[in-house]
Amino acid sequence: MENKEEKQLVGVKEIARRANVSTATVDRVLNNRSGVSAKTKERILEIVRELDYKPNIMARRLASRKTLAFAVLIPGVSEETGYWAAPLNGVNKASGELKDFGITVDTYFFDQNDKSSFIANASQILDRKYDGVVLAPMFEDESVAFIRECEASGIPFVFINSDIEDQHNLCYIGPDLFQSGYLAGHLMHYILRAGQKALIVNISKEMDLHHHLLRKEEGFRKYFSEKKQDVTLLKTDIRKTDYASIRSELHRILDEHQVDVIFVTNSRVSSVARFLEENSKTDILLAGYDFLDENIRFLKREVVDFLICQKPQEQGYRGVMALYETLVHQHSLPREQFMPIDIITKENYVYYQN
Amino acid sequence: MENKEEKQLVGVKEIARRANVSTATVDRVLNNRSGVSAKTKERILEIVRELDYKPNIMARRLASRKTLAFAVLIPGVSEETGYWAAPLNGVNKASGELKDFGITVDTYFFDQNDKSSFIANASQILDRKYDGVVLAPMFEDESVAFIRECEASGIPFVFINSDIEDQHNLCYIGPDLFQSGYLAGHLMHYILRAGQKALIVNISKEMDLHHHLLRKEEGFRKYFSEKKQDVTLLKTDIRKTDYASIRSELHRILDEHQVDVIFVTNSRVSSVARFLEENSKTDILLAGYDFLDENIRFLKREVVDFLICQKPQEQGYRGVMALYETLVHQHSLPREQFMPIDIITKENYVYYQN
DNA sequence: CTGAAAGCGCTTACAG
DNA sequence: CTGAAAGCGCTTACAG
Repeated sequence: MENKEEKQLVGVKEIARRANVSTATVDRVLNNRSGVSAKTKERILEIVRELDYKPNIMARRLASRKTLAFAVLIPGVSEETGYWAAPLNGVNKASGELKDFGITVDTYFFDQNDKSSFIANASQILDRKYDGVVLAPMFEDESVAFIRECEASGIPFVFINSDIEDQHNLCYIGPDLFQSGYLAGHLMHYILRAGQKALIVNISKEMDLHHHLLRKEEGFRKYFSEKKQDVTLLKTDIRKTDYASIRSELHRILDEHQVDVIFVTNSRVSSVARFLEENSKTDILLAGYDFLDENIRFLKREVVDFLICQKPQEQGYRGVMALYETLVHQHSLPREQFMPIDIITKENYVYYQN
Repeated sequence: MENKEEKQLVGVKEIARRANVSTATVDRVLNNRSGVSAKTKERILEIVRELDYKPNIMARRLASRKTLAFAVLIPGVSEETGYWAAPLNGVNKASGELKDFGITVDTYFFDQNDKSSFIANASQILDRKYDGVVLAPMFEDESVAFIRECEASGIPFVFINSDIEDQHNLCYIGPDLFQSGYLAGHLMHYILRAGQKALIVNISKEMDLHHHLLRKEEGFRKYFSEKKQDVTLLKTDIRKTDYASIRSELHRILDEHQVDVIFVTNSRVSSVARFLEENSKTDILLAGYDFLDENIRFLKREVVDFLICQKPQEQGYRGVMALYETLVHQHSLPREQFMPIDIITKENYVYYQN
């Protein structure tokens, strides 16, 4: 009872009463605005501590006419890949939740095959003076140029989906590429016997994106070099993404070698699945990345055995939320937030969230 | 610009102005309280629609001195199993987020091996007239008796972790047991060759809990009956949970049969792992359930190969949130919310969230 | 059935 | 450096 009453009273008013000042002054201290004598400030802070005062966040946002605007810069959904629909979803979800709190989120899309579209969007964002930015820094040089400008303007930014090291980003939210490749190695080793062959397939046009695939390949190789050296690892880099190119390369390599498992280092696994199906080679174990419709289709038909997925939706959601937590609640966040490495199979995909 | 200004104005005041009534009357309609003439009500509703008015949830909760209290009834963390620490975590997380919104959450713990403790806690909850209840309805009869009373008092309730069919629960949030067993079958079949043997191990004392294990076993069996009939499935029910009992039973069965994989249908997999390790049988593929410290320890040492986990923390979190969504936001929720079936390995456990 | 007034806990000009 | 007053958008008694 005592406790309850005490709780009721703890607010700026009570603090003001105890400190013998007005609520305006308490407010100044609480929000650490200037214009309060050191003595008064200390007195108030002391009372705050004593009372273990926690501001009512709702009253705060209600009263404050302040409004924040965030910008999100990510690839658009292309017909080539639906991947970015998921992060966008997450961004929209966060945006919906934050609307009531006076925060707006604008999204800008660039073309993964066109650096200039990244640059154009970035410069628009700079013009509009946002309070925070979430971006997928796929193009390294262009991204660095952009965030230099952000820093100059004091605009905080967070990276999602891919990272650039040693930058002043608030945090990175995305996959640990190496580790996911390593996991794929583990999953596949169960089926491989001595002397059998595994094929690694990297499919991508853009050099910047190709780097990512190589990290996964490294992880995959690492597993076998550590745990199972009696299998042969083959690899192919396919630098064109149309099906005809993929088909001819797979033909070439699979005619030459008897392969038992195939690891595709990105969402392009559906093209490989199509090839295997068309050529009645579905007995080959096939694994790849991402919860996309076309991939799930092949998973259902048991052409694809596993998909690895790293919560793309959550990356978008958390990216926006990271800005919110930092700017509104002054929380500090871990610099690196690696997503879980989820394994999707025919049996669990219906329940996958994200 | 136009738009913005319009947005600014939309509030109870503007609605009241347009409808030529006071804000109190608008409030009555908005919250569907009685005491408004049908005509006035319709007029106001019309304006609300026209303006696409959305109430400011923060102002609402600030002004309303109303406060809700939820009760959560789950097993306590015992030395036998740390499983319930996770749902409790989720409950606490939700509770923290909702505190600002004037919602308190009280948690009651019962003993999984003692039905009377369930009954005692349930009756306390009933006495205290909560606005909503989250419970793990492990003991079917006792749970049904309890929720009958809740219904009589008009208290909504949600089930987590296990379900009782055909009740008037708001929703069920938890695993699909059958499907997780089926998935385990899939994971293990990769390694099994014709003529090899898989052993299913069910370890539990309480009959009510044993049912759950049997559902998982059914799923597991189903996989093999559909996809791989050339392996032999052995099984054992161990109805004592101390290590000595488990050891002697495993000794018996493994001496008799040459087993290649073992599927433990709950978190007791660590006891089996201990046995395998002590008896140098770690070459047997071992899978079980739940992200618990003791299980992870064996996962790291590669004694356990896979753990299946169904986001226990999220079950607690969502259970509480389900009440909040329903009671505060009047959202309606899907009756069944199955958790994802996560596969935990040595490679991805560090990133597992939940 | 309806309204005027006060209040939720905080912030914002404005005045001194 | 400080305070009185008004206000954020809603709800709550109270009076009629």
